[in-house]
Amino acid sequence: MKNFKEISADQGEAFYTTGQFAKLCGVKKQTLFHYDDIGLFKPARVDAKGYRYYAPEQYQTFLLISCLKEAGMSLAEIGDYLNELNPFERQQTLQLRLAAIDRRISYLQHVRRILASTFASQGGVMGTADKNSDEIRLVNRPATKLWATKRLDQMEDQQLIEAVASIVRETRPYAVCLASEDVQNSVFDQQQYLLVHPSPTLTDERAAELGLHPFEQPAGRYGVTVQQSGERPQDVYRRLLVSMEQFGERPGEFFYEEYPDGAEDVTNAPLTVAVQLIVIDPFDGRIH
Amino acid sequence: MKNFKEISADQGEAFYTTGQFAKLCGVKKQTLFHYDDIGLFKPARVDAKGYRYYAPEQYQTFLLISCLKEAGMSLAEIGDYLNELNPFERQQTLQLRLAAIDRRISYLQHVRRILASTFASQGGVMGTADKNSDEIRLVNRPATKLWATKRLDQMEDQQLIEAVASIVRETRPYAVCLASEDVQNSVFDQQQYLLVHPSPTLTDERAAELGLHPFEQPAGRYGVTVQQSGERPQDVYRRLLVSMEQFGERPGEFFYEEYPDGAEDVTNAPLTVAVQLIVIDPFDGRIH
DNA sequence: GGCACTCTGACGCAGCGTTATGGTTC
DNA sequence: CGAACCATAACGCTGCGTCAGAGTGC
Repeated sequence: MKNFKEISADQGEAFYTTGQFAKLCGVKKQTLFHYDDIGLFKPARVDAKGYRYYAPEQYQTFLLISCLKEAGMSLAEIGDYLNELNPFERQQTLQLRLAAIDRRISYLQHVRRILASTFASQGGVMGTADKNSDEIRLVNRPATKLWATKRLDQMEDQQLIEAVASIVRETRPYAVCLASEDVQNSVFDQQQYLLVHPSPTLTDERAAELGLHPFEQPAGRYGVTVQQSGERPQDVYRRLLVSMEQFGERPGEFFYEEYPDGAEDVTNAPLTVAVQLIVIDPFDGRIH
Repeated sequence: MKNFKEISADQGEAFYTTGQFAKLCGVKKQTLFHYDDIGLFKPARVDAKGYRYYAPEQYQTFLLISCLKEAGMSLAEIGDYLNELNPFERQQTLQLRLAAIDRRISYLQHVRRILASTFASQGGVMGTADKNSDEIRLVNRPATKLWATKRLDQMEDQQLIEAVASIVRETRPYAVCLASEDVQNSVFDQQQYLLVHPSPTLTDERAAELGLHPFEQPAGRYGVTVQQSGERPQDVYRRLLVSMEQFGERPGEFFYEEYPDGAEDVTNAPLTVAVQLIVIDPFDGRIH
């Protein structure tokens, strides 16, 4: 840990030179020069010859600055934040920035899915998780209000492109759904609707403009399964179908290929298929 | 949906003008001009007067370009990728970029935690999830190999700053741990070690330089609970302690304040506390 | 004829990185 | 005395944004 020499100053305090402090912060000296030049972040002391000296506590400030920068603030805005005395204003800025970083993460996850599907469509095989999870999971889900596009198979090429583009711009796809009938007939590529989550920016009016109509994913018990390594998409569906048959369950109207947003393991975004399960009671034939 | 007029060309195909295509892609015209100038992305046709016309299928290419840009590639690198004929090279580039985007997401989640703790330390209250999860969850965990810093309470201020800084630079903190004894005595701020996950860049040698030593989080049953909205950190610990008492469980050596990396709900990163549970059998007094 | 569109060309901007040149410390 | 620091000044770079000025499409 003897990377940094200490320089004793008048009060016995230790200081870092520009190079040492830059190393501590993991940036180049020029960054510190620049921040000094624009008055954003100045060294604790400057000696007669112009040498800069940074105090250890200044690390916290620098860390905050670089975090705010990552959160999308310009250096000027960060300066304003640091000079802001009103604690309420500060809190509000932080909250806005937390929201911004969340949007950014969510957007990058979306971008990741697009790249992953490009990768897969070129024959790439993802190293999937395989966390002993080749079984289906049973999940109770509440009814979920979504928006659906028009039927994908009834759209012209150009219409499809414009619909997808507007969704990519203004919201994020959540899932595509396939008719249970198709899936049971081993047709796994007949996507019917593209589903998107409601969002504040997606007003009823805007949805109408985009040709979206309300869609409710019904409440109930769902079977969910995740693509395993080496598994083709159709295998995932077949596995789900087999499990359902074993347990005497019938699918609801649709199968959903979902894009989980908060993937537990960021390095993997395998195909996830969910389907509502309708159990037929073997005694009285009633549906649960 | 009548945002875009169609222009019929010789073969009856529809084309977009620069402005229309820019709107479709959610960017400014200048971006398309720029990409044309540098030869990255050219319109399908250019008429005699220099007017650009883009074909609908070009949307896919533009989408790929903007995704690769978000994944951290320069426009020149993206150009090289698009001109690459070797499919193996292309796949490799995509895989590298997927890894890069994963690192980026992980880093942003890390930045988010820092900003959230700044927010909290200034008295901010996060809107937490409250998914009926005020109970403790019981989780079986395997033994996990980690690295630990020296004891935080035995470090000088400056040493502490340098240790934290090096972890922020080179790896990511995973958790801090508190002695069970302290927690049981209602001392909730006596953090003992900072724990980090192993990573490829963190060799034994580098760990030694950073003053890290191996730490094994033992296998066993853990109680995990998540901060609720309006709850102070000490309340989270107290809630966990109460639950444990009710079930006759004793804590292991440490309580862990964990930073979950793949938060299910990105908008919330509440405090998560985990502790190994050691159950004393009421009949024979043995420990499970 | 008006209005919204298109083009090219030139310069501006943030946030540093780079290079050049020269002084300082150990 | 040399290596390894420190400084300032000036220009370069990416990925566009922003005019200005002039030509089209309907």
